[in-house]
Amino acid sequence: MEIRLNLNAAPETSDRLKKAAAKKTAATESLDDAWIRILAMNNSSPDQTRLIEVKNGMSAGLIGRDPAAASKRFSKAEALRLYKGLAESQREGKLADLVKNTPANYHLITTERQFGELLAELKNESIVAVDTETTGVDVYTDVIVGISFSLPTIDKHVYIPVAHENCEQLSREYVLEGLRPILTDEGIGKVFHNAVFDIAMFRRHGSDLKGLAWDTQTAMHLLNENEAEQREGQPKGNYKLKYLAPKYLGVEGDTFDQLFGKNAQFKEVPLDLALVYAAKDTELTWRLYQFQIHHMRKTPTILEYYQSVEIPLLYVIVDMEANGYVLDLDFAKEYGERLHKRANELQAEIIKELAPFHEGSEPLNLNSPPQMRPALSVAIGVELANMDAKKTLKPLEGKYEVVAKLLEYKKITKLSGTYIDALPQKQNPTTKRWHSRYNPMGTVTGRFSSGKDEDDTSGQGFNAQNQPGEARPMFVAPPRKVLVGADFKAQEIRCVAYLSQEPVLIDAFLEGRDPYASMAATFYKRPYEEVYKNSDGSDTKERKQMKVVWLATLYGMSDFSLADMLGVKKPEATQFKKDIFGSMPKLSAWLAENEKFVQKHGYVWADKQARKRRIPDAQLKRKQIPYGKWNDPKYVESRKHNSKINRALRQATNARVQGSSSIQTKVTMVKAAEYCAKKPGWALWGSIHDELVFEVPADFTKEEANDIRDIMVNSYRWGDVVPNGTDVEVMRRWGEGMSTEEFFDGPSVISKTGEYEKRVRFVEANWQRGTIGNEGN
DNA sequence: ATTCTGAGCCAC
DNA sequence: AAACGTGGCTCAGAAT
Repeated sequence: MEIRLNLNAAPETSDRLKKAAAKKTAATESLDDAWIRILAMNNSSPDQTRLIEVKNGMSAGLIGRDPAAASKRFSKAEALRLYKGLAESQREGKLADLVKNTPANYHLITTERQFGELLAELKNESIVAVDTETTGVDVYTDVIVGISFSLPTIDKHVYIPVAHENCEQLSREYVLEGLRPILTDEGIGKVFHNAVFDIAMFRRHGSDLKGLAWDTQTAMHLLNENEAEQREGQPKGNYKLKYLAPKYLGVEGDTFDQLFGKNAQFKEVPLDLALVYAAKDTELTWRLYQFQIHHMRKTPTILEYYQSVEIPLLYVIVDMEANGYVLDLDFAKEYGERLHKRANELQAEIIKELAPFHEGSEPLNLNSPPQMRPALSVAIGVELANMDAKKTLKPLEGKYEVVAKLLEYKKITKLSGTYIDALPQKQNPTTKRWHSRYNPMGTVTGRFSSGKDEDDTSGQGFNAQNQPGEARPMFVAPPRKVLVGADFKAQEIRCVAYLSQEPVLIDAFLEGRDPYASMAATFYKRPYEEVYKNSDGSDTKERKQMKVVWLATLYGMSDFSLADMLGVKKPEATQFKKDIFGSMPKLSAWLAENEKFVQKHGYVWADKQARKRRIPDAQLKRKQIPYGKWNDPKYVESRKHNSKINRALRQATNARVQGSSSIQTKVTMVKAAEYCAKKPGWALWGSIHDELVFEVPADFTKEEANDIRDIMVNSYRWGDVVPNGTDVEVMRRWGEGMSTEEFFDGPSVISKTGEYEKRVRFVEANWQRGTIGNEGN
């Protein structure tokens, strides 16, 4: 109390007094008083947790102060230093406990006799849980260090170390050779948690795994696509076994990092400890499988879909990822240099113009919106709300040259930073190819996501599904091969036509009219042919716009935003929507029905009830906001609450369409992969939502091109009425294609020396060309 | 020095 | 009054 009062005294007096007080405290303050003082400080919440743990550890006698420091006042810093030691001793205690309490049915397999017994037992099982321990997550470079199995009929859980350090064990070659008949036996089902990883690891060592029966990770996504967001305060991606086990099995789980430290290698873990950890993994996987199949059986449509589509799809993903991509590094280098040169020019010009308006000691950073917004606002005399290129800057580019330059700069730096410069760095050292990751349950609706592996630190992963048109030409077919791209023409609208049974849409598809062009003709009051395609065969501006408008409308866009997008006033947009949707009453009724359903049930179905999308927010009760009070801060929470409901209602229709379309794509991928497996040199190359890309020998035939077309339009049909459509094109570089007709019959291809030879030479010429401009789209 | 978050922007 | 669904990556700036 005295000290506080004195703080208001003159500075030098205050300082002296503080020092004196501190000295006094150091001499007299008890540890309890020190803790009261420290815990009352303004600590961050993780610090506070740690401090309390240290306090408890000290009173329990687990840890004590360093004698050398005992004469000094006990500080927060010292307490936090003690935490490190405490955590370490706790971890060691935990590990010792784990080993001491190893269940009697956990067995380490390190001798030929034990292994022989295990093989005999495995042959008697109809389904087992399997897991691999490895040196890392690069399935093309890392290696297996151990394998665990759970054998349910005899309740036995084993770990077979094959490459641990400093211990007696069987060799990897010996073990994998012995396991081969088991691993490749279709009749012995295998359950994994994240099967794609383990299958790829087995393949890396020459074992082609068969009999995949269940993947507890993908199944969990199907049972609850909201799992991640339901764990409050936890990061996204909580489909790890260690998170699921406590929630659904009531079993404590420790993550690898927690037990062994962040950069630990499993091969360094002593075998007694490795056994408890690894065997527990398969035991938990097995128990989670039983829990999941029990629940999924209650909805047979989902179970049937999971087993017939999602399970076989996992093999397809392993193959597709392993096939990988070839990049034209010379092209990337040259293109990258061009972009850099231009970016530097623009940067110099923009800085010269804006620097006088930049306040701050650091040089102006063009990539920093907080720096750029004020500087640019002053420079052009327009107060900018943000630096959004599309909404804010684009409308100003005609009036202010500096804005146009900035837009070009942003586009170029994004392109080179994210794609043209970045991708060449991601070559796999082992395969020399580029491998993306595809997550078949990466989205809540069922679409694939793509990117890096969750645990990957190598930086080799990349999103294969958002490559811009300018970056795609970097991706090339391997020598003597071509890429064949096949898309689902208007996939989502056909899906809507089927789900809603709207005759106007169905008729348009039956008569082969393009729905976007039809809408464009209506809106712009121009002939259908004129708005369908440009004379060079490219999409017209009008049709592209209608495509955006249609999709946006499907996603629940307001009339206000629609007007904005069309560049018209709101009443016009309202009328337009009325014209379009008013002429399709069945579609309108279907949209309304989706909203009603989700409000009643809290979820919606994808096609054939194969998948649910749970949207519980739709069941919230709307809060009343009195007329004219919208901006009243008192109603902020009510506004947020109601917009959650609005969002849920928009999601209902979208989830049905996106979910059903993703099922069509996945089923088609499985069929396509079956076809590729029969054709030497064929592979599935990529999947981008409504498009499949194949890698095929350049001498593939017209008949085979027709087979691809057939796979696309007949693998998954929207009922008996709505036809599917596809465009198939042949490419040397991704994004630079020609139709199959042109490829097989076009004048530049036909030759006196024979069709095949000429065609190969044609693609070789294209390969050499390297002139791909493809600026903008 | 590393990790997290938001803005922004790429894809369908 | 607000106002478009599903993703992933990069950068800047802040937090730890």
